[in-house]
Order: sequence, then structure tokens, then C-alpha cells
Amino acid sequence: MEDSKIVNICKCLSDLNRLKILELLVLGEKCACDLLEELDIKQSTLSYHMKLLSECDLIFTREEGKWNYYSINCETFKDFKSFINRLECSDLKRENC
Amino acid sequence: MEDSKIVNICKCLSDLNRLKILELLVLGEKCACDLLEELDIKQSTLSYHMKLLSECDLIFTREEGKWNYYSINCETFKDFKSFINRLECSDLKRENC
DNA sequence: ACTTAACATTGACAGGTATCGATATGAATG
DNA sequence: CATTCATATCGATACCTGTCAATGTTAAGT
Repeated sequence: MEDSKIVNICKCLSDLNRLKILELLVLGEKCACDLLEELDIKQSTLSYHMKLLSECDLIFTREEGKWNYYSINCETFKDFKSFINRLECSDLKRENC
Repeated sequence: MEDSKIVNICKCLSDLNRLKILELLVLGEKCACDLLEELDIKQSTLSYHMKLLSECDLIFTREEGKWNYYSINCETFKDFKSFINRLECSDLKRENC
């Protein structure tokens, strides 16, 4: 996964409402109504956040009649985790300068 | 680690220059001069980014005379990884709505 | 077809962000 | 102590972001 993609995912995670949305979705698929109940935002704002989450492939949207159901895109999440986990922490001191 | 802290860390990671800085620092301690060479930004801008990274405890700063040396704060990084890894992906379908 | 309900889009707005040049600070060195 | 050099801070600026009310769109049910 490229740096620019990581940056976009982190942008998505760097808003408290969107982070909460993801934490809810990892528990299982949710409809917009569920999310609106949990978050203190209006419908248009939720729609805005869901669009951002979709655009960086963090979620899937399933449309069923009038309702939208959202779920995590595990593939993207897995790749994101891999990237983060590959940033191995070491306590090496400086080489030179 | 609390959601608000995660959000702040993600804000730090959601800028391409700061992400690059972290990728450089995981390779080992670096001075500002090293970072300035790698990134296409001016000194005052680098200083701004390093301040943000410090403020969310992602890096340590070691001052040695005129020079600053930067390194990863492994503790914060570890906690951040734990949080992300705990967001377990599942393909459960919706419960109810 | 009309109405209703869910969702998306738009426009406005306040606040935040990344960048730079200019300047200040503070340490090392002659 | 004056100078030099690395870094921090400040002020300005252009751009981005989250929020909402208002409005548009689309699907279901009557």
C-alpha cells in the first residue's frame, strides 16, 4: 500500500466521529439509522462521513431499498494494519549526520 | 489508548511529509539536517511538523549542542499498533435495524 | 401518481492546516 | 563579545474540513 493511500486512510481515522463509526462497524454491519442513533450529528453530516470512508475503501455500502447498510472492507483494513505493523520500532542510535 | 489520542496520532500520520519522517525515523535516529535533505520543505516547516509529532508523543527529541536528533517513541507506537490491531475485521452480517 | 422516508448534494460558514519568509533564540566557536 | 549556525516562533496566506439547513433524488407503500 502506497504512502498516499495510507495518508488518506489516516485522514479518515483522524476524526472522532469517523473513528467511532469504524469501531461500530467492526462489530458487524450497521444501517445509517443505527449510526445516527450513536453519533451526535445530523443526517447530512453522516452522509458526508460515509462518503469519505467509502472513498478510501474502508467500508462497503449495501443498498437495500431505501436503506443503506455499511460494513468494514476487511481487505483495506488488513493492508493498512500490515503497513503500520511493518513500521518496526527500534532503539538504534544515530548512524551519522 | 483513548479514541481522542488515536485521532491525534492519525492526524499526525495524515500528512505525507510527517509519514515520511516517521518512516525515516524507524530506520534509526536522525538529525533535522538528514530530514531536511530527504524532504522538499523549508526549515520552519520541518520545525512545525516535528512539533506536532512531539505533541502526540510519536517522537523523542534529543538536543545536543546546536543540533536536534529525533527518534521514534516506541511506547506510543506500540500502543497505537495495539489499538489498530484490536479492530478485528469480521464479515458478520447485520444484526437488526 | 402522490406521499413519505432515506439518503445525497449544495452552499455557507467557522475553524483548522501546511507552507513560507522574516525574525528571534540560543549554543558553539573564534 | 561578536559571529555563525541550527532551530523555534510569528504573521500572512491559501487551502482544507466538519457542520448544518435547505434542497434534490430515489425507492416504497398507499
